[in-house]
Amino acid sequence: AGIYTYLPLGLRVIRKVEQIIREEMNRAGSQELLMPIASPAELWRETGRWNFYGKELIRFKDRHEREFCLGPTHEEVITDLFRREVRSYRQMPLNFYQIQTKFRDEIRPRFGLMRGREFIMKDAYSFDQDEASARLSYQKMYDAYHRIFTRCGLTFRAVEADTGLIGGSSSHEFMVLAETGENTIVYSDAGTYAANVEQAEVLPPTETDTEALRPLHTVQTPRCRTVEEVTRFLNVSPAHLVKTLLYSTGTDTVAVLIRGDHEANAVKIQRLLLATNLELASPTVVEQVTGAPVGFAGPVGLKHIRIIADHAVNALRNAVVGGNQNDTHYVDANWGRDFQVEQFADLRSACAGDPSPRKDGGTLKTTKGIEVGHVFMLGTKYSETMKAFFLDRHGKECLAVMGCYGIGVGRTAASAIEQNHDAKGIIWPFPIAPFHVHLLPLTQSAQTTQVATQLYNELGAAGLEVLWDDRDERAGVKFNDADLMGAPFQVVVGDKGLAEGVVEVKTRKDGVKLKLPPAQVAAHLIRIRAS
RNA sequence: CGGGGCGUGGCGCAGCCCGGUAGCGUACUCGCUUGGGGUGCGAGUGGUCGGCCGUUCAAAUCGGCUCGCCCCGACCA
Repeated sequence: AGIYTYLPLGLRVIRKVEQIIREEMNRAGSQELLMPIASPAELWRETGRWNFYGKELIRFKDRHEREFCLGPTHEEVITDLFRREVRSYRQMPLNFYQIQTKFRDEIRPRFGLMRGREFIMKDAYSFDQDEASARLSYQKMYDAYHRIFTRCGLTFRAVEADTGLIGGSSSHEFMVLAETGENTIVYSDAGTYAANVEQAEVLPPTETDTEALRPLHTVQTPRCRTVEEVTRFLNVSPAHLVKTLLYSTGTDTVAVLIRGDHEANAVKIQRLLLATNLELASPTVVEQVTGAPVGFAGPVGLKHIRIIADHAVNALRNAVVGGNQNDTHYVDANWGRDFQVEQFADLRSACAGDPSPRKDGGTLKTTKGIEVGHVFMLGTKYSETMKAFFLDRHGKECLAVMGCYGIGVGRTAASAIEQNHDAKGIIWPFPIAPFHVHLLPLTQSAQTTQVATQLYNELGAAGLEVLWDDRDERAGVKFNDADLMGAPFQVVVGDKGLAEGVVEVKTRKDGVKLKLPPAQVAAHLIRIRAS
């Protein structure tokens, strides 16, 4: 699963995406190089990622039992290169990129090229003297990415994102907007703010409940485990329930309180706890900690465990919480009185309807996206652990300030199909189409063969890539296959048309057909291409 | 890893429950036919039923083990 052979047409598309990336990276001042795929463990141990990267890192040993991995990304390798080769600020800023097969042993590969275990990636790395210069390098890449995805014919959006396993201070993801996307994006309907939902900041509520506190009491809630079951049974709104989620960090168990209608955000929780690992506690642990089966955990009387809560819980009065006893909940629970909270923080995911965190007066909306590119401000995370120094103009040793920038090449191609297709097949954007023109002689007659040959040569000479369907198939078969493969133009050469001295030029996107004398086809297509 | 499903000509599937030596569609080959949106008719080629072990006179079918693939989940208590 997640390992594929690229067939001829698909490979042509991949190569075109790569070429666009090369042109724009070169234009932005980045230089192409090629690093090894096999990478020695010692480099990864220096940064700690030999352990931190976990099972996604494919590891192996050579005949001498030395450990290696197949590169999932190349910060370690490029930083090693930098520290060996670069001594002076006069050699900076530097930016290198490569286009190479990457290996990540994904927990679940899916959707073909969208999430493979082996995939082609463009990765780039910048080295600057200081933060200000690094921000310029970052901006150059950000702008280059806009040009790349625009040229690939994609509708996309750059959003603020989490830095995950790569790390660093800030990052943007380039998201192709598509319903089938695995990521949820939130954006302000008033300003320019947009972010991945796992990153999007949520403002604390501005108003607090003013209800008078009622006395705490318990209620029986037989077989009501989920928020939906409990709130329906008690006839209260999910916004009046506080769910208690128990997380294991590997060393510790922590209770996280989230309002019933909100979603906990593991990335934010992990960040707050400074944990390297975070997963929901197993049912066994839940029973040990709460004394009740899963579904009845609550903060009241919960001992020997850290309790943190989302801001929204702070504003609640008289809430419903789990009873730490089978089939039991508390109603009218209040923090400070009935249970203590160590810290209130932003721990939930943003959702549609939340106010924009930029205070631009807007409200957040959500949409789905496919992550095709990601740019990171790394700061000195790697130069520090790997001692990548240079001498500045005062002769002082300084750490390089880094950035890194990735594009999923196959995923970009797949996204283009996602956004450009109809019931009959693919409609390739011209710049990445495997062929520009699909040439369809409808018969094997001497006349059509002669005109097709002439067109094939002329169009080729005009710089157009032509796929000639020379099969002895019926017209319908050729038409359907041409629509499926999705070249932007089809040129149909048939005996009927030739009797009138014309061939037919069809635009795949809108289905418009135009009759032209063969001699005018090349000029016509060149004109359309220019526009 | 948890849950579910599936491995049968190249591809898509039926047969399995109820054991008797493999079938349909498509693709492919040949002949005729047709010839501007997946022609029609006819004749053919091709499968040790994922693998191993077992039960049985007899296994695609029953039992055990194993390998692989697909889907959902792994973050809502």
